[in-house]
Amino acid sequence: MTQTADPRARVEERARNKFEAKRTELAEATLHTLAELGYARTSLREIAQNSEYSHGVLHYYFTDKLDLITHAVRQYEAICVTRYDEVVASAADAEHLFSDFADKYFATLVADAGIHRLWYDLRNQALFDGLFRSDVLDIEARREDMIWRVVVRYCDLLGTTPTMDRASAYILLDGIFQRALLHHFAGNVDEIDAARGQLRAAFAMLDCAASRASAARS
Amino acid sequence: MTQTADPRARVEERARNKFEAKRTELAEATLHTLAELGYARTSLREIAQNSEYSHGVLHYYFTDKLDLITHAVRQYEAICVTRYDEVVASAADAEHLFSDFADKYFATLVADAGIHRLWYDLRNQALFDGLFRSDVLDIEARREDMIWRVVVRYCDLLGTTPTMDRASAYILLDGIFQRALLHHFAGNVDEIDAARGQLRAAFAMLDCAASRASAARS
DNA sequence: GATTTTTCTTGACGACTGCCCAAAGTTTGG
DNA sequence: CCAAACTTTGGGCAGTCGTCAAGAAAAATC
Repeated sequence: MTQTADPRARVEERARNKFEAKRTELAEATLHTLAELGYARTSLREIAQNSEYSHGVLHYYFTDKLDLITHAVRQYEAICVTRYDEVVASAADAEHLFSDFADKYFATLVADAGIHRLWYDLRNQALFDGLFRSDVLDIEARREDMIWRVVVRYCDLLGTTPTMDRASAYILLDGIFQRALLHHFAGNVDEIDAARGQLRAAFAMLDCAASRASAARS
Repeated sequence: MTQTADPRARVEERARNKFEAKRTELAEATLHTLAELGYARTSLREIAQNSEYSHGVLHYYFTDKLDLITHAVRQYEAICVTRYDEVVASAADAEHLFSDFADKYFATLVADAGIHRLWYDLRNQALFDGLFRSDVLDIEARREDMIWRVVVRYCDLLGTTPTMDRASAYILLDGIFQRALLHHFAGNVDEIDAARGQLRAAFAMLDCAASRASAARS
């Protein structure tokens, strides 16, 4: 199937794959560095130190610092926009969906705190740069989709439909996350507990009209 | 009243006032530069170029770059946490409060776009630095208060009480603003229109339980 | 196993950074 | 009007930055 008759072409493709593999490896180190230091303080030499190569190699695989970081950002996209898909797929009822979602939500808040602050940092850079802007808007839309899948499934299991629009739902759930992340780095554990309550309240608000209707019925 | 008998003390105070005045002047230039370039690309020489002095003067009035930026951030606080107070004070009924609020909201989105992205940039730096963290958390709390005054007054004029907690209300309204700001810089005018709808929906959600109750009553 | 090609290291470059300081300019007090 | 104090300038310092290129090392090819 994937086999090519021309051996020249096979060699070329293998070389290209190897090249691509090295690029992703270096992009991985870039993400690691960005998550640690933030965009403002991330230098190529620092990135190289987080890999097993010297700083010169970065210009062998990438034309630019911008090229490198753009590649890293695109790579980040893959891991960040499917985080809750399994939770959505395996939830039996609304209450379990919520609790599974909340568990994952606060687990990744702590476990992947570095990469999350990187995302918010990059999204913020888009306010100034215009370089990543289209990438950021694209990722933002995919994140919104991801959250929307959770919301729709949640309301589905409740037998209702969401009254909040996609954007507002994402803004609220992501905003709670962003604030909790700040308090996480500030060492404010009680504020993270507060975020649990906010998340619970947010889910109660998703089908606000439905509870209104059921209240009217009773 | 404010007059002092000792002329020595008067001279000293006048000198101190002059010194303070120059500090705020330079902090003003700093804010301007930060709003233009973002935290990552703001240098002391660039700040000085936005003032009418040379770069050396900055070290005469401030011990550090950190000292300067901290002072600028604190100065920003004053203008950012009272923006809607007049709207709250002068609103006759809930509908006017909302429309006045929305007008100011979208007006400052465009007019003060630079300073707003600066705020988000600084808040984000707090995820990495720890230097501004306490300042950022303080300003964030004051902004939450500002929004909460609007929310409470709005519900007050409706004869209800808010069901959303302070934090969630701020997160939602500020999140809508932040996203609209991004789309503003991206030149996406239709998305800003969408934000108007989101803001309207958010206000409808503030006293969700109240409308639930009124629905039950009918 | 030799040669060509690919991969990686190392050091240099010009530009920029925060910070410091001597000297010049300006204002103030006597 | 002079001297002292305050203010401002602009260049220098040590360091870091992105970028580049020459050459060593490794791998692939024949």
